[in-house]
Amino acid sequence: MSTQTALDQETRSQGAEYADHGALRLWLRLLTCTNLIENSIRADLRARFDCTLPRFDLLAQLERHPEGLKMGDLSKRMMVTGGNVTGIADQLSDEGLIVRESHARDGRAYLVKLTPKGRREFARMAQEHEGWVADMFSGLGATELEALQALLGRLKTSVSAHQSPTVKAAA
Amino acid sequence: MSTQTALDQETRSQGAEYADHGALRLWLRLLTCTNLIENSIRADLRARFDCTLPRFDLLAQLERHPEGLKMGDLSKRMMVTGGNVTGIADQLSDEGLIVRESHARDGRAYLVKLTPKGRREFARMAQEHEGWVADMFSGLGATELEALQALLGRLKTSVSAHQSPTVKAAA
DNA sequence: GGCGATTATTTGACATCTAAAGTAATTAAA
DNA sequence: TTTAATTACTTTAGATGTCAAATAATCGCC
Repeated sequence: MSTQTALDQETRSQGAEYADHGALRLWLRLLTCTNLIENSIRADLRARFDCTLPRFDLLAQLERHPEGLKMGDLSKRMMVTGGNVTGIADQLSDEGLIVRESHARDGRAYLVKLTPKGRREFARMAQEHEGWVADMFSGLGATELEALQALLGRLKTSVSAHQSPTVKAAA
Repeated sequence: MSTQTALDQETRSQGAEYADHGALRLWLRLLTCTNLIENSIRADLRARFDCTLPRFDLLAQLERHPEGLKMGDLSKRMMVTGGNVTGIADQLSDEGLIVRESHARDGRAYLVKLTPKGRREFARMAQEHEGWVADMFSGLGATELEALQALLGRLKTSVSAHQSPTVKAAA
């Protein structure tokens, strides 16, 4: 995080014509917030647990689904490509944090699950992680949190509905 | 985008205890929105212009700053490490879209600028890009856009103020 | 002027990510 | 049934990203 400083999208786009439109300005601010939080969590995970964000994310998905998830499920939930999941799962598997069990009904798929060790390891990180997030959001009151949650819900709906033709065609 | 489908963070975390806290749930939703939009733009840029997102982002920064930016400025504004910027700038430079001019007052730094070709290339993409974004946000009204902009502004402030000790120490 | 500390950038090693092609198992339909 | 299409996953190649160390120029201070 050597270059991580306070100058960001907002600061940079004052008086710029290209960014001078509502949706675009909003998108840049959304991106700024996400990047700030993501980079902060990434640094904390590394410093405190020598763990990376995608690894933490994969473990978190499995923690929420003790029944196990297929590789494709992980890919959708983590919103990354399948090939990417393969690589990360390989590592976690080598380290004994997850296992790939053969799927009962489908010979093509696995069921990926946390091992006891994986569950312990994740639990150790999850609590602190939640604290970091709570801290970063602590400048907002309960009302604001709810309002933001609702608006982002509406945004999610809008985005899903208005995927561009190109993207829709690919799906 | 072979695995890009509609299942996301919200859908996935129903009834989960780990995600059952306000700030965390909000963070997951924020991340979902950003990922959806980012992946959509990435796919569109590739399909329409055979361009990647970081390259577009770098060009956009320069477009907003015709006076030129130092490598370190680009790093801060794009919120990625310096080494990363070096690589992307090398490519764009090879393709004649940007130039590195030696800095008048500081022998260590460059001033990176768009070439005429780079400016043309970016302009070609920027207009469509803004359309995609406007489309994705079109489900929200003007009032909602403003409310979201304001709340994200408050969030940005909160995050910047409450950076975790680990991250602060690194800065 | 000289010298240590800082700053700007690059480099190198490696992790993460995409896109596209490849493999293998399932499904469906003739 | 057997054949085509689909689905689940992996592999490959290459772009993007981090982090830490190296290089080189500037700054601050005596």
